[in-house]
Amino acid sequence: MPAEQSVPSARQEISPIAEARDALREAILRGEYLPGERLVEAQLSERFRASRFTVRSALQDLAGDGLVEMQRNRGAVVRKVSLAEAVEITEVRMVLEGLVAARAAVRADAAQGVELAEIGAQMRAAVAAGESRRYSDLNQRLHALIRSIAAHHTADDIIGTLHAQLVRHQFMLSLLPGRPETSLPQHERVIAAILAHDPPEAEAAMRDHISSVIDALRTMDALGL
Amino acid sequence: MPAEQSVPSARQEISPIAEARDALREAILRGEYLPGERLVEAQLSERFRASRFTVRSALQDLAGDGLVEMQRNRGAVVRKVSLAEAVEITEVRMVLEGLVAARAAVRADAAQGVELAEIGAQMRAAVAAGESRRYSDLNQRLHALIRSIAAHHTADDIIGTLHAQLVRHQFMLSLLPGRPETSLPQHERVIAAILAHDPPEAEAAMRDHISSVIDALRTMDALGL
DNA sequence: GTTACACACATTGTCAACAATCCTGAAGAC
DNA sequence: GTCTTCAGGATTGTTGACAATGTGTGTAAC
Repeated sequence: MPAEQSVPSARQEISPIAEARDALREAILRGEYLPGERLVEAQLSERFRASRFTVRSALQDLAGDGLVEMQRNRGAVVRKVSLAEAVEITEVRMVLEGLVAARAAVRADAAQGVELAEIGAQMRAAVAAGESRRYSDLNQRLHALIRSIAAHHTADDIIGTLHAQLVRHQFMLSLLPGRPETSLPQHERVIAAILAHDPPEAEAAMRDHISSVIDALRTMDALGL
Repeated sequence: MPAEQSVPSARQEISPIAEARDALREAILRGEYLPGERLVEAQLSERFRASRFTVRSALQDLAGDGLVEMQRNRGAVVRKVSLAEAVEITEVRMVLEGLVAARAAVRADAAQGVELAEIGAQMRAAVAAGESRRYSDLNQRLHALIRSIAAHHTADDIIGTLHAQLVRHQFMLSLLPGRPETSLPQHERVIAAILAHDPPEAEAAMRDHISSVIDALRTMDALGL
């Protein structure tokens, strides 16, 4: 009798639409589609070997994340983020990461403290060696670690969504000369505050840090990048 | 040649899916569907006179807003928000509304100042008269006015989304005895800071206020509501 | 009486075709 | 030469049907 031979080796429960959504998001984030570029459903359908229905659902999801814009009867385009919007987004990130840093200062245990200190040391080394790419990676790891320590699911989600909207700006920022030298002491102050279990200081330090990111964004725009 | 963009502001036809989404959101917010309740696509399709595809898209949107949860092959249910989640959400609202209040303190003009003062006076009158329902309405109007003064689109959007996830809690909160008396001076402090164009004080006052909302949430939960 | 299995029903997931809409470019009038 | 008008093509919006999956129920074995 037919029992259960219909289950192939791979028991993947990921839906095609989630797959297409992630693939498309990656493509946008990696810069294959530039801001303002039209995303034609038929083309994407071909590109990702998915039906147009699937592509459409994926686009709707990404529109919810603010990565693309959908206009009725006019299709989807990669969202263009103006300087003003980038500043707004970073302002929101500033207060959210401040909240998260404060909470990390409350929750951090010994092992996590060691990890934080290690990243701090590596950052200092990277700046000394002038390895800006490596510093940029460490920067991401530091912020991610702090969020994971804080375990604030709601804030974490929103920060992630906002971050995705700014990948392009963020990437260019890391190329701005002198950026690592500016932010290193700020990062060290955040780490010190968390290690000292001082929530208000951790929040203030993090806000200071991201506030300087906003300055850098404005600088970058003034330079015409 | 001027780089003007043609923006046909008023001629935007609403799509069926947006219509269905808003109708369904209203229904959930009004309590017609309770947390944990299943949202069967065919039923909703009948209820809102929309195709199943339309209903499905609307559900996806609402899932993005955190109002419903969709499980693969198991359909959608109204999302149940635990106390811990409600606290997290309100914490995020706290820092965001703090940001918005600070910005309102920078931007408020004379006319808006008058409007703020008026709402403050009406709040005081409502508390004196024991009209808690009226106070609750004024509360919403005050926060909305502050956000409109700040004109911080990014923060405004997120606050709106978060607020929708907590309507049920928010509603019960307003019934908590003694709540208006507690929050009235907090509201007055926020208003005064904005009128004085004092951003740090406005942010601190707003955070204080919402922090007390978190306390009230915990109280409510302890009382078994 | 309890457990395990298989079948039927209910519900969601996906697809391809059709209808509605918008943009492009050329032709004609002034 | 410039503006308006009007097809033609391309793209999106919507619908209904069909396939895949999950859930509940009834029956038989222990």
